[in-house]
Amino acid sequence: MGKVTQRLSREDWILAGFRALAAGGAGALRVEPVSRDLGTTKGSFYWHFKDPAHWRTAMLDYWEDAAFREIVSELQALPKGAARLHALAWIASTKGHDPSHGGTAAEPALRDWARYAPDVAEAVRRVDEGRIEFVAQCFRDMRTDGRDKARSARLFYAAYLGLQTLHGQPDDDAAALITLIADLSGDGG
Amino acid sequence: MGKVTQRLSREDWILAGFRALAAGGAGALRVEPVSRDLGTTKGSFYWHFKDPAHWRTAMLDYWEDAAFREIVSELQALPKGAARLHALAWIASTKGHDPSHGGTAAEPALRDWARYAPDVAEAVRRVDEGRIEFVAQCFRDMRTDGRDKARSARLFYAAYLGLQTLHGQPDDDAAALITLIADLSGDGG
DNA sequence: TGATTTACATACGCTACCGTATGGACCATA
DNA sequence: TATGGTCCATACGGTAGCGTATGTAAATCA
Repeated sequence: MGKVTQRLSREDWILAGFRALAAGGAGALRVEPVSRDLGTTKGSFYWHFKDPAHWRTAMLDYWEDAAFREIVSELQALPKGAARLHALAWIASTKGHDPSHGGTAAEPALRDWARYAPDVAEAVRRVDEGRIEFVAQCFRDMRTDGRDKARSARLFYAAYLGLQTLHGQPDDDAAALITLIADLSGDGG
Repeated sequence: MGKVTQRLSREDWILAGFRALAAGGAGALRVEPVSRDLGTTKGSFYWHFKDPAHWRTAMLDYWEDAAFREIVSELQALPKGAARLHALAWIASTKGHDPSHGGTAAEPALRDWARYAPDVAEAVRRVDEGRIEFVAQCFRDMRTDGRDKARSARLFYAAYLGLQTLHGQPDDDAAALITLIADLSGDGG
């Protein structure tokens, strides 16, 4: 899996950071343990980064760029409206359980990290805002009337986040979200 | 506020633990820093607890007992069904922002802690299960038909958790949850 | 092939925290 | 007023991680 070369890139360190974050939380973002995990020493770390703070900032930039694009870009190939929301429901319910990519698997840990680090909180807030706006656009594209689309989007996204932390059966969660889409898009006052 | 006596109780240490948990996450559950926070030394700690592990176990027991009772006991004074759910929506949307009691404010941090500690995960799972069952009972008491009550309860609780992590305006969140109650309790398939 | 540059290894002093050992202040009871 | 128990302070050795300084192999270029 991955590299054969012994030399590490800056991105290798960032991805290793996400693995540590997912495995042990924000407290696991330490130089020497991650060095050992990468089979190297902190000499490598301090070559690529000035200090742990710059490392975390790089991780944050990386995540903020990926967290939004990664999900939304897949959906923009689909027709507007309900189809995208249905696809999102499936992605949401499966990706939370997928440990393949660091950034996605580490998202819950990153949310917790945000509680103690203001800059992390800002990044998370921007990503959430972007995603909610995307969902709101989906609801608007469905052209049903009588319900506040912004609030529906927010509620749908909250349910997505909540099901993610409950981490139950992916199929059940997706089905529940799809039911919710129907409820929220129906005109009801 | 609180004690005047210099002598600390076991519970004082547990509550201080929740404050540290809320302020700095699971990584902040260290003996000496919390000692300084309490204005004492670790000599006190090692008198009340054998080691940090026993401390954390005590915190966990304390939380598991309080996290369920604290919320549910308030609601059981109300009439069954929708009234309890409406009250829960308000409690949910306000208590997440209330830093008064350690246990409640530390819940997000405790959820993150659960991701790395299996025993914590078990306690959180039991609490969630109990709360969801309580919500399901509320839905059943409403005696509307045509919707899987267990799934509705789970979805409602997920939305509650999600809105908690989004931490927006309490009034808006409560209103959204109440709308959701109406949707989920209506017969629709 | 020699001279830089790149990317890392190693060694060092420093600090924070752990866990234990031990002493002592305070309070009760007799 | 001594005597035992309760609760805490302090001192100690040990470990883990930080950040810097410096050595060094491998790649790159002249």
